[in-house]
Amino acid sequence: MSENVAVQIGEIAKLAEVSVDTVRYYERLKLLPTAARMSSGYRIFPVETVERIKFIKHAQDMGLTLEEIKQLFAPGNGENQCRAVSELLSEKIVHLDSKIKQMKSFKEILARHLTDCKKELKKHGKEAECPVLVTIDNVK
Amino acid sequence: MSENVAVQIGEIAKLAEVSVDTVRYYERLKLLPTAARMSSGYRIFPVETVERIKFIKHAQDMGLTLEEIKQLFAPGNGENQCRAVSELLSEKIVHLDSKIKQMKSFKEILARHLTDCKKELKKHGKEAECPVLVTIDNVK
DNA sequence: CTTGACACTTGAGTTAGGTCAAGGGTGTAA
DNA sequence: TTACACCCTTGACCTAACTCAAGTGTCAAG
Repeated sequence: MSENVAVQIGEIAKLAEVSVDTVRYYERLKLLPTAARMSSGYRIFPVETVERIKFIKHAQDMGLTLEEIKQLFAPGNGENQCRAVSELLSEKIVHLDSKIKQMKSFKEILARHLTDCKKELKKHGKEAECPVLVTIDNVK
Repeated sequence: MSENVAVQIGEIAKLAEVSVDTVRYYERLKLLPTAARMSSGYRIFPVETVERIKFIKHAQDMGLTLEEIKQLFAPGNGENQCRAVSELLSEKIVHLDSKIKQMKSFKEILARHLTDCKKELKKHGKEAECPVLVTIDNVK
């Protein structure tokens, strides 16, 4: 049914925008299924590997470690996988959610500092003693 | 005016919930102003240092590196600090904002997987072939 | 005046997540 | 048949952010 396209490591790396070293590294860590080999010993990957790597990179950007990402792929091996995946996902979602909230409030803090800063700038021009430094940096 | 309370490193560490090693490390990296010393050579810090360390930890949780955090404290030393701080802050805010958006959409992705997963679970019970693994992990 | 908790320094070790180098095969095109 | 780009492995190296170990000094309590 599917095209079943297979590709060498260099191509995979290029498409996924990572280095070949990284691909091999991920394979070692079992983040990718062990690649098949040609008679020469060259690895061959299904093209879908590209999507997988992109997913990994994306998840990593979201603050997940490779170890956590690995668990998303290979939970409670054996029976009952679906339940294990569900649990992991719920957990991650909750975690992401609280992270998002934290980021918002931190953004507010920075934004408040920014306003103070601009106000001072308007009042005193470039020689202004920055009020942000006075607040954050009140440790003489 | 202020109480001007000074504290040893162990106390600072306890209050800020980090190790003494971490405090010394931060001092070395200039994330904290160089501590004063008692005649014995022991460091003494103003109590406000605790807040500073907590700010650092918070910022770090938000994905800033120590190097970036340091810049927040000590931008363009000399003239025109206020302007430099403003710029840095705006930049960080924009960055945080896009990160927040990314996290939201990633959360959606995970949530969608979760729904699929639960649906399958309802249909086929524990022996279900997890559809998430089939999607994410479509790399046979 | 000794014991125990705490402090100091220097320098090495650790973990995560890669990245690079050496030394060597493979495959295709001129 | 040689040139060149690509692949292989092993193992060392790198950065960030700590963390630990060794050897030594300080100080308050008993």
